[in-house]
Amino acid sequence: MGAAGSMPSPQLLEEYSQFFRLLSEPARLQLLCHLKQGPTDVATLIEATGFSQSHISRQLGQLQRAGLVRCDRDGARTIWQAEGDLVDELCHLVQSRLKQRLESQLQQLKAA
Amino acid sequence: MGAAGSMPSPQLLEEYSQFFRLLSEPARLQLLCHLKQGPTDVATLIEATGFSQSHISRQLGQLQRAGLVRCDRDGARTIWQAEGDLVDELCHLVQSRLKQRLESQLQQLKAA
DNA sequence: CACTTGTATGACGATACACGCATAGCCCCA
DNA sequence: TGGGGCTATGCGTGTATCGTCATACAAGTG
Repeated sequence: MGAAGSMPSPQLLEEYSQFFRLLSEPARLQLLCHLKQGPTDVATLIEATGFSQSHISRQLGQLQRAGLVRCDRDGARTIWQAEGDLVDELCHLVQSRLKQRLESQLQQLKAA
Repeated sequence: MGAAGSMPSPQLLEEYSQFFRLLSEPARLQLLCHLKQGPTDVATLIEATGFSQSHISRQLGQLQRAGLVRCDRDGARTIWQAEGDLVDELCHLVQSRLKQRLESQLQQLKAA
């Protein structure tokens, strides 16, 4: 977002928000987490998450278009894997913030 | 999200996604950007964004509950300001990724 | 106390999207 | 080349959330 005086263009804001929207769904984060453990086929993802095949296919498609995930074909099967560490870094930052916020609230309660 | 072998709990995934959902709306990002420029009253935000007063009030409320924004009362008016640099850091990371991705696509085109 | 100004909230229509079901497409193998 | 498993997609439904209007609430001023 930059320093005072520089507003991002509406287009850029739109891109940011679209990206964050991808991560705003627990199902997609869950899939990303599973793929972080290593390349996985769809059957395993269905087993692990309980989601329908069609749902998983759609979510993986979205993640793929954003470049967060890639797939290699193994015969008829498709093997998916996470691509890059961006999501990890983002989640780490958010986690720090959540922790910091809870600790601050704890302090408030102690002081009261 | 951690290294291979550690899956975040569903609750944590839910918290992550809720946080990212906050940033998944251009209107809220826009408000955050304006508040980055410095403390601002609601009338100015209405002028700057064209949104209705009620909409702005709701969005600021959500951002406030997440601790991304705080307000001080100036008599009857309310002065809002951004709190913390988390969103800037997140956007910076995402922007790097977007750039990197576009450059990669450009390379693809050049090679073809 | 009325009145004006500024903010939060209930109600509501419109839209977006998560999910699942059914099915069409695709790829391998006999 | 036809059959069987795997994946993508059209469709329907339910739910959540945006964004507005109208209104209630709070706070300062004559």
